[in-house]
Amino acid sequence: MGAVKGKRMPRAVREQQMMDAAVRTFGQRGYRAASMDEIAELAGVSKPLVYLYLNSKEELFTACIRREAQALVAAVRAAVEPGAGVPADRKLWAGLAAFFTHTAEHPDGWAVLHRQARTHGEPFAAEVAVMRDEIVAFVTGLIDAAARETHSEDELAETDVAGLAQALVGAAESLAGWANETPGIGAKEAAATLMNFAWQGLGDLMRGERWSPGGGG
Amino acid sequence: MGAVKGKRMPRAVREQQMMDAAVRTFGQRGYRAASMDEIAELAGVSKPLVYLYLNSKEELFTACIRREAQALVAAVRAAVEPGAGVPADRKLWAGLAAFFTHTAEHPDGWAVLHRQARTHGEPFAAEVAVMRDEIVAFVTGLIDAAARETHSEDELAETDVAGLAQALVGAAESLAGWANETPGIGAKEAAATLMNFAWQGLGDLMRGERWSPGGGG
Amino acid sequence: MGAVKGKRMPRAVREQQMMDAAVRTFGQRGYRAASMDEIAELAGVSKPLVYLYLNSKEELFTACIRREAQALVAAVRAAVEPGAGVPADRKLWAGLAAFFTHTAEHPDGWAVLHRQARTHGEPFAAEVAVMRDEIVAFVTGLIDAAARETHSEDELAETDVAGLAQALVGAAESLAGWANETPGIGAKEAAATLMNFAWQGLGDLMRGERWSPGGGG
Amino acid sequence: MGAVKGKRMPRAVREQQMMDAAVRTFGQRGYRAASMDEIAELAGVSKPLVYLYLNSKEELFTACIRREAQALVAAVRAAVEPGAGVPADRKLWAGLAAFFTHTAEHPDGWAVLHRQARTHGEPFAAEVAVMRDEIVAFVTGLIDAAARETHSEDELAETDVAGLAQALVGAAESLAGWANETPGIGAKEAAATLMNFAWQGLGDLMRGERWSPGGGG
DNA sequence: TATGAATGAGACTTCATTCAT
DNA sequence: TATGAATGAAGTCTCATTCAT
Repeated sequence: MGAVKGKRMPRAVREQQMMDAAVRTFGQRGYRAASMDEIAELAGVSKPLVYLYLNSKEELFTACIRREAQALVAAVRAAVEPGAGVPADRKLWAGLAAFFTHTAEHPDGWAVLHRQARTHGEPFAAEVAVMRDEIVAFVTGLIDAAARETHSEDELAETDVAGLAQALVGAAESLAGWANETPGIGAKEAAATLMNFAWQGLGDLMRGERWSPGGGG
Repeated sequence: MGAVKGKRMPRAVREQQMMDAAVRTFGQRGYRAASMDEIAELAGVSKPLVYLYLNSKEELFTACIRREAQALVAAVRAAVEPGAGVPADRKLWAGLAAFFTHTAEHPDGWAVLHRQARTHGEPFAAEVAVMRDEIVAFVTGLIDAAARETHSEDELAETDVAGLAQALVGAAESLAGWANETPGIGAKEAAATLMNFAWQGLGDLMRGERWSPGGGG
Repeated sequence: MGAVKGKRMPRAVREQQMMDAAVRTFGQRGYRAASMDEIAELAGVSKPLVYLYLNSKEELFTACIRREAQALVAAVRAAVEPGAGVPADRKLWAGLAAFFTHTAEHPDGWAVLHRQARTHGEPFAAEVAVMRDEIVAFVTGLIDAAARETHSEDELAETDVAGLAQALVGAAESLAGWANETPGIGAKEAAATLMNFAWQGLGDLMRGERWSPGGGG
Repeated sequence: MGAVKGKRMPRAVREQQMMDAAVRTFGQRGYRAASMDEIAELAGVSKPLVYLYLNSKEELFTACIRREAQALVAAVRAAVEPGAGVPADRKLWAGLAAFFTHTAEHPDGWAVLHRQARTHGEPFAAEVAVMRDEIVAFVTGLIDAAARETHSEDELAETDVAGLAQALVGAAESLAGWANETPGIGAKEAAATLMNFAWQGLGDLMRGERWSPGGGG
C-alpha cells in the first residue's frame, strides 16, 4: 500500500506504515491469528524494529484500536455540522451517512474495532467501549435535542433514551456489515433505511404513542 | 455445571460435558486463545478423550456453534405460537422476548455465536451465517405479514424490507449485550424497547410516511 | 481377506487373523507408522484383544517377522529337493525360483522382512539376521558342493565363498523387488537372470580364472 | 563432528550442522523414530531454529536424502576416469571401489539412502529412486560398452542387460553392508569379490554361453 | 536507525497401553 | 472370550520476544 521498502525514514512515518500493516493483518486474521512476522513483512521492516517502536503485540493492537477509533469518531463528528439551526434529524442523518461511508472505506479498521477488539478480552474491549460510549452519548444527545424540538409533553424516560440509542447504534453496526456486502446499497441507502426504521418510531414515541404487548399493532 | 469428574460414563453424556466446557471456554477466551488443555480440564477429562470424541479443535468449535445455534433458534421458534389468529406484532414481541431470555440465560453460548464464531474465518462464520439468515428470513416474514394485516396500499419494496429486517436483527443483537450488562433491564424491557423503537416506525412506513433528508422530521 | 468379523473364535484362528492384519499394515506403513488401532480394525477385533493375545506392539512385530521368515525359508527349503543326485546348480536354481515366487505372492511379508524389520533397530534386525544367515549358509553350502563336483584344484578361500554368497543373496533380494514391479519378469525369468549372472562367473572362478584390476577383461 | 555449540554463525554453516545431525539421527533411528528434539540437540541448536531453516521434518529428511545422494553419485563419478582409452571393466572396478569406500566412510548417509528413505513412503522413496536409476543406467552403459569392446556376435537383449544391471547394483548394495561389518574386508576386497563374481559371468554371457535349467553347469 | 540469529514456552495432535465390565 | 472408556507421554510445529552487531 505504497509502503516502499526503503532505507531510513523518520520514525513517525515508519510507525504509520507498521500500523497500516497491523490494522490490515489484525482485521483480516484476528488478534491471535495475526503474527508479528506477517505484520513486519507486510510493513517491509524487520521484526525487531516493530518491537523497538511499538513494544509488544498487545501495545501494537491497542495502538491500532485507538487510531482507528479516533479516525471513525472524527469522521462522524466532522459530518455533523455543529450549526445551531440544523434540526436534529438532519444531524443524525449526516452522522449515519458519515459512519457508513467511513466503515465502507476502511473495512479493516472497522473489522478491528467491531469484530476483533471486542472479542479478545479486557484490555482491548475496554478500549473500544470508550469510543462506543462516546458515540452512544452523542446519539443520546441528538434524541434529547429532537425531543426538545418537538416540545413533547411526555419527557422520555432516561432509561428509554439509553435503550433507544443502544438499539440505534446496534442497528447501524449491523447495517454497516450488510451494506458492505450487498451490491446497490451504499452509505446513503443504509442511512436512509435506518432513518426510516428509527426516526418515525422515535417521533411517535415522543408524541406519547407506545407499543405494548396488550394493545393492537 | 454438574459435570462430576466421575469415572466411566456413556459416550453421549461425556460428549455433552465436553461441549459445555468448550462453549464456556470458547465464549470467554475466544477460539484461538482457548486451549484444548483448558477445555479438557474444565470438562474433567483427559485431552485424548476430547480428541477421541470430537476429533479436532476445529470440529469441536463447529459442533459448539451448531448446538448453540439450534438451541437459540428452537427457543425463539417455540415462543412464537404458530396460532393463525395471533397478529404479527404479538408474534414478533414473543420472539424477541424469547431471544433476550435465551441469550441472557446462555451468555457463553451467545458469545460463541455472536462474538467468536463470526470473528474467526470462513469455516465458522458460514456456520452462524446460516442461522442468522434463518432468523432474518423469519423476521422478514413477520414484517410482510404485518403489511398484509395493515392492508397498506403501498407495498414495501423488497430491498426495504430486507434492510429493515437487518436493522431489527442488528438492533436486537446489540440490545442483547446491553440488557445483559445493565441492571434492571430484563428480557421484557429489552423487547419492549425494541418494539417501541421499531414497530411504530414500521407502521408509519406502511402508511407511506417516509423520512427523507430533505423533508422535516 | 476373508477375516469375517464374527463372534467367538478359537484363539489360534483369531491370532492368525491379527497377524495377517499386522503383516499387511506393517508392510505397507512401516513399524512406527502402523498404529495398533489400524491393525485391530483391519483384523476386525477390538484393541484390548490384540494386547491380550500378543502383548505389545513390539512382540506383535517380532511374531510377524518370525512367522514370515519361517514361511519364506520353508518355501525355499521345500523347493530344493534333498535328492543326492541332483547337481548343485539345479538346486540353486530351484531355490531361487521358489524365493522369487514366494516374495511375489507375499509382498507384505517380504516388505516386513526386507524393508521394515532391518530398518527399525536391534530387536528386529537381529530377528531377520538369523534367517538371512541361514539362507546365506545354505547358499554357501551349495557353492561348496558345486566346487566339489567340479573337482577344481584351487580350493576357493573361505572368505571368497562368504562374499560370493552375500553377493548372490543381495542380488536376489534386489531382483525380487525389480521382478515384482517389472511386467513380464516373473519368478522364472528372475531366477534365470541371476543364474546367468552368477553361475558362469562362479564356474570360471572355480577353474582358477580371476579378474584382477591389472589384467584385461 | 566439529559442530561446536557456539554462538552466532552464518546460516549456511548452521544448516550444514543441522543436516549432519539429521543424517546421523535418521540413519540410526529411522525417519519416524528420530525426533526433531534429538536432532536439534545433536546439532547444538534449539528446535525452532531447525524449523526456521529447514521448514519441517519431511523437508529436512528430503534435504538429507538429496545431499547424501549427490555426494555418493559424485564420489562414484569422480572415480571413473572419463578417459576414452580405459576399458569398461577398469571403469566398473573403479566405480565399485569408490562406492564401497564412500559408503564405508559415510555409514549414516548410506543408511539414510539405502535403508530409511526406501522404507518410508512415496515422497522419499521417489527421491532415492532417481539416484538409483541414475546408477543403474550408468552400469548399464558400462555393460553395453563392454559388449562392444568384446565384439560379441550375439547382442545381449535389452531386458537381459537391465536385469544384470539390477543384479549387479543389488549385489553391490548388499556387499556394502557386509563389508562394513566384516573385519578385513575393505572397499578393495569387496570390489574384487564383486568383479570376480560378475565380470566373468558377463564375459561368458557375451560369448553366448548361457545357463539354462536343463543344461549342465 | 536497523537487522540476522536465536530461543522458551506452549499449542494441537497421536499413540501405545490399561481398566472395569 | 471380548470390549467401551480412558489416559500418560511424547511428537511436530508456531509464536512472541530478545541479543549482538
